[in-house]
Amino acid sequence: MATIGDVAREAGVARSTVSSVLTGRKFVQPETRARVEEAIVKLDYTVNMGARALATSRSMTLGLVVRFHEAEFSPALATYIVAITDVARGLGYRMLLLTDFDGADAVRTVIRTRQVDGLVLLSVVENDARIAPIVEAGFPAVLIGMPATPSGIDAVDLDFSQGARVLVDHLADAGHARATFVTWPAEVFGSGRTYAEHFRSACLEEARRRGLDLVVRPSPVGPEMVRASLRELFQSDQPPRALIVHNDAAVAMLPLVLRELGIQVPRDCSVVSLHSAELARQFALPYTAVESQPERVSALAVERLVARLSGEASEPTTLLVPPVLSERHSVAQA
Amino acid sequence: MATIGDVAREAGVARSTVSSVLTGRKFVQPETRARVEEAIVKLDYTVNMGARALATSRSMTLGLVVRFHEAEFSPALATYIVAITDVARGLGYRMLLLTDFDGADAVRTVIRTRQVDGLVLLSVVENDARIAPIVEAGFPAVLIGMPATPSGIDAVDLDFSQGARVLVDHLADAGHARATFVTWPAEVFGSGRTYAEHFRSACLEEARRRGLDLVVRPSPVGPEMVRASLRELFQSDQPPRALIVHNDAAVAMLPLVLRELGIQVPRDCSVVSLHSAELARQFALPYTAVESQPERVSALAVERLVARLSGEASEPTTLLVPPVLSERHSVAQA
DNA sequence: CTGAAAGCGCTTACAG
DNA sequence: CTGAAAGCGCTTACAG
Repeated sequence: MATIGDVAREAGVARSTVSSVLTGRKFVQPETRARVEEAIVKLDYTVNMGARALATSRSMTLGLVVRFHEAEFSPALATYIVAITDVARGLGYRMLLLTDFDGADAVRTVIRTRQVDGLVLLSVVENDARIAPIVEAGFPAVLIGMPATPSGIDAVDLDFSQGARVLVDHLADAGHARATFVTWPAEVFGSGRTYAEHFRSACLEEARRRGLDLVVRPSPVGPEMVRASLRELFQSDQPPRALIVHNDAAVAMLPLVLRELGIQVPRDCSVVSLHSAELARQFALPYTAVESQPERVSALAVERLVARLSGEASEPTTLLVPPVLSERHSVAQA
Repeated sequence: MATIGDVAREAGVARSTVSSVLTGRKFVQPETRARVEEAIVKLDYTVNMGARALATSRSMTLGLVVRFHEAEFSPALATYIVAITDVARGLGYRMLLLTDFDGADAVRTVIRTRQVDGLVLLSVVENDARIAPIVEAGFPAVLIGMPATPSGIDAVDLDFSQGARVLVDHLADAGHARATFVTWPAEVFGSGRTYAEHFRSACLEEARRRGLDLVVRPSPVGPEMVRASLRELFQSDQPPRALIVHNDAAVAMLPLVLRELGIQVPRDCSVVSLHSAELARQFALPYTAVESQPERVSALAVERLVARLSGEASEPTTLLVPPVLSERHSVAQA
């Protein structure tokens, strides 16, 4: 491997001159620069990032802390991981993957060893143990997902509250006066997933405001149970004429249950939902919906973190990605 | 951040002595070592990996090259990514994530810049463009998934051929004389996914050997189309009494189609399948099956790569993970 | 067994 | 505008 010294010799200049054209932080005579660039090409030289990191004490590497709990298997995870890595590369950063094997300790260690310039935390939950060591160390970081209380760290998430309002309004605008709200089971609310709570409260409040009579119906997540739950819902005396769904398992099962029961959307029942974009794709979900925006969320998060690393100071905030309603004509006039 | 010099001063020894206790490559008097370790704890010292990498020219970092094509969205991807990272950490390696943004060039660049000691390629397909630059450079690497022809690089994959035999035998042993083989659509066979081909040919051959009459039925992968295809299959004059499925979309839809049609497993029809472990979990699939083993495959791959990095020379080979049959009593005696 | 010195490949003041 | 020197934090022969 050619070093900066080889290039300098080849071009007949000092190593510092080569460094100047490499970093672009100093003006170099066009002619000298040309000679250097020629030498670089000739020797197939590429800068040794590790050496540069040592000299500058900036690794140009970001750490991505991934949680992976069997229980909450998420097919969306890979989408975020890849999107984050792509955006980071575009901004000149590499991504080091950190699995949350030993929780807060993993974060603490990576901060102390200075292997990365900043941290991206994926799948943040309420009272996330990974947050404390970051705050203590004052280390640059960004959260994807919202902690329960402002943590003093930038966070990025889909605007679930606004998403709820958009869906409620969509039904109300079509003249619906009552609807069933299929939400997550109690376990999910209890497990610190703040999006569940954000969506639910905004949903209920907006429904009240719009005079929409909302029946809340938590639905389990196992395939069999969710099917049974949905069947029961539609086979009751008063089957719903409109549905707001915020429960990936339920919305994935919905098309099949409705077909089993011969219920047509939107003729017999209107449906709106908020769910993950991956799910929508995997199941070709035919409902008007607000979908997660993994690429958008990832881009915003990484850009924010990099801005901080570049010294752009500002109050830590939570950036909410505005919901986009994908119209699929699953709502009829009441 | 404390440096090795700080530790040396604190312990009253030379920096090289500290280095010796750090690397463990030299014997140090127990008493001296104790002093050094004390100083390390006191100063909360951790080695700067970048500096060590520069001095040793080993980064102790592996690159993970992930392909991510919208079309072949795979919920299993994250499982592999996390498993690989965990195993690598256990062996003392960090993981740098490399998205396959610009294909072969990305691989070429990372090799030239020496950011990583070795490469793990995920989702390898037939004639994978990422392989050539690795072979050219003679760079240490391991493939997950099998290329069409031996590439001269270690590869690890589930033994799809053996999996096929296990499933065929399971049906044949139960006395079945004929079965329908639900396989992938032509697009998948055409797209270089060698596992499809390996499974199919082994399946056909073993069926011939066992005298099992096999009807091959490719099934599309979109939810609506796969449902229609399966319904059609079971509503024909001669509905199958036994099914071998190798098509994730089809096996995911199967429980619902069978329920719609009132067909009971195994009473009316026996079912065996080979599918991804994530799918089985997500849908709680109730069929006797061979499932992918992402953790096992990942561990084998990383261990193999690290062994090579440690200088263990041997012929590059393809390691096949033996299939495990999960018995779920979905096969009846014919 | 321990320590002084050189070197890994870069960047960055600082002179010239 | 260019170059010589020092330094980033380690490791590794090499003397002692």
